[in-house]
Amino acid sequence: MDSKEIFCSKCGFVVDEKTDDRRPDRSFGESDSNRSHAGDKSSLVRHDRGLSTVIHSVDRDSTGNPLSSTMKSSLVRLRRWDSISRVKSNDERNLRYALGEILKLKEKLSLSEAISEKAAYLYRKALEKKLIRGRSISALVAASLYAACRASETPRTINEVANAIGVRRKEVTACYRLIFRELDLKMPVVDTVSCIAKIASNADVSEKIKRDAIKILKKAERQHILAGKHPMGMAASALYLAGISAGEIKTQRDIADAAGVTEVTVRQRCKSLRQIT
DNA sequence: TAAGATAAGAGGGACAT
DNA sequence: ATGTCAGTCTTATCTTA
Repeated sequence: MDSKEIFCSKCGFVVDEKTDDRRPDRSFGESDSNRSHAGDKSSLVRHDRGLSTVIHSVDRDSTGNPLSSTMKSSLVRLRRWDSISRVKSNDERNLRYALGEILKLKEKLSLSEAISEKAAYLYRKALEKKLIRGRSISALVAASLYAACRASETPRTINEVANAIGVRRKEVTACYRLIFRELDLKMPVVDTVSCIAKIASNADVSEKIKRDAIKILKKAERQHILAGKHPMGMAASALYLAGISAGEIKTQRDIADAAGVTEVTVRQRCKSLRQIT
């Protein structure tokens, strides 16, 4: 379990990411042979990957002298072309909007930079494959972001993502399945242990119970009763049962709410878990 | 009041037609 | 393409302790 973020174990707020940019900065001065890192890191979240050239509007040349009138008029032409070509196709307009949405969601869900980059990458691929046709941008954004979370083993539910962007869950799941299939995504199996961590932080459960719950899940895994079940539901039930045997009672309601599933689901999973303990 | 039981319904995968 | 089937999860309601 190596999620790329450092977060508060109580509330899940992302404090920092483990992605430092430690490459040397611009180094023209001493040795011209090493120009490896001039300029900003190129980012997938910028629609032009942050590689655009800006034609400044001050009419001076690089040494600060005023320009001749012929140079001025050709600059005006250049600027016009530049502004026209910057956002030219529909796809780029689409991308610009989508990437903005990704950044908004990243803030709302306190996700790491690495994840928004991944989501942006997925969205680009989806766009290339013409998968947006007939679907809303928002739904595809949500799906990309959710996929990025899954890929990074950062537990966020489809519901959370869908609510944050205001799209019906149904559409997000449909888009997620679509990009999953079309882009040949490989997802790591959902780690029930990290589900435990998330629920525990939501429901304020002690360390001991967390450990007990993990033991229960390991046992269940060996007996293959986890397959096909909602991982959050399984984790919630394990936590609930662990709480009971340790005397620290949490109600089904509390646990179910913390896990984002219903009490009934918790009860169903409890039935199968009780059979193996 | 919490926990358990039960029923109806939604949404999607597998498989056949 | 469309329909059916088994299985899962949700919502709602009722009963039990």
